[in-house]
Amino acid sequence: MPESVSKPPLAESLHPVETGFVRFFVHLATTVGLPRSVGEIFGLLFASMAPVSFDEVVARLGISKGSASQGLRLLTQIGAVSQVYVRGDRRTFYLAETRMRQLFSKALQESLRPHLEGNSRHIGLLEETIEENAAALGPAAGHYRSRAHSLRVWNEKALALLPLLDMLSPLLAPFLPFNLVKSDSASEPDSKTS
Amino acid sequence: MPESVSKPPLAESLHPVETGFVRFFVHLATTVGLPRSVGEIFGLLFASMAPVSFDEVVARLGISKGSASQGLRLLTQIGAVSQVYVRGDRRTFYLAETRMRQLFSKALQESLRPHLEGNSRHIGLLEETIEENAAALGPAAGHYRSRAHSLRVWNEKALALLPLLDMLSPLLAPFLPFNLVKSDSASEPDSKTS
DNA sequence: GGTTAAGTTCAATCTTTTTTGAACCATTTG
DNA sequence: CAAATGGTTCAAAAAAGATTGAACTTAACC
Repeated sequence: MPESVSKPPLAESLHPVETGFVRFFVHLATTVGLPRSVGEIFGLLFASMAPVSFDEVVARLGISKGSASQGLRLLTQIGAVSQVYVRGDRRTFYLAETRMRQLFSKALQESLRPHLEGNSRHIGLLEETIEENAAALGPAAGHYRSRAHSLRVWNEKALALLPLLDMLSPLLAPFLPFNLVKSDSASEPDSKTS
Repeated sequence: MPESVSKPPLAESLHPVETGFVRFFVHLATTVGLPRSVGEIFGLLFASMAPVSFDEVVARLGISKGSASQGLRLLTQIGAVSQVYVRGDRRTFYLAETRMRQLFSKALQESLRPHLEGNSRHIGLLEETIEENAAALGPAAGHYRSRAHSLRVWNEKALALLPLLDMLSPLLAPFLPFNLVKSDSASEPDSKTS
């Protein structure tokens, strides 16, 4: 077998500088409520000059294939990394998204908005409950209405603010509010490059 | 013993309407990465017309004194509730902060800023590591420098943005980014009312 | 001062989330 | 087609986080 397809050097462990990047993103990930492994992976990709293959992620970070697979999927879903297909190599390579405004903007749309919409339904139910019990509640009904109403107002302001935030995203960058991506809905899971 | 000090009615369980509020805040709390019990407590207080005592929180929600104590402390620290001292009653009462801009603003200052400052130190270390290894790194050094630099830039923009966000807070209201309050630093732990 | 009530602390327990690893599926290669 | 490679899935193990409850502290009351 001619050793034609040059497997990259595949250093078995991390350079101190890489470790530094990984550390940074692990810290960020955990403060943001994401699994540590996701931070590790993103750190490695972010530090890397060239796209990194699945098996390299596993080997360099010393994490299981399972973690790597799930972590890379999550990062891909939220648009933090993209897949790069390299001609002549069967493996998939991954590349960190470094234009953070895109990252941020996508997170905003796909994570925040659904939450806020969820809230809105929630508040609707609450308001119904109040009305159902309004008679029995007597004067308290007014109080409850007003509290529920203020929830609604906040929520709607936040919702209205989303597009604005989106414009500001270049500034708000490198941290994302809360646990992203609970839901799903298929989107195009690919982006190609040679 | 004369039943002089009128313990409030102390309904043992929650009215459906209260349950609705509690549900809402439990949902919010968990999506934001806060313990469920904290959501329950805040929901109860938010729904209540009058300040609520510690033991009432315990009894109405059916949680342990430990949880109630810790939850109320957290909520107090982040400024989401304030303590109310009622003359003639030995117990401490708690009142939900309903002016959300204050809540938000405080969270911003006390939770976000420390994180960002932590990041900044972190990036400093990273940059040092890069310089220490610059020679050995050769041309890669430039690449690492530039990646680290972009981290720094994002972080500084975010930091610079804090005051601005603070002004916008009336809009950004009812959700707080990430796990609040890891650190401490004594602040005035009281606010009084009769 | 002694008793009681209010509230806090913290180790042990319960719950939830992450990670692992082995079994599996899908492609490619010879 | 069989063997090998790349990668995913998912049940079980491990780790992290939340909750409880009992012991403890502090202050009030008589």
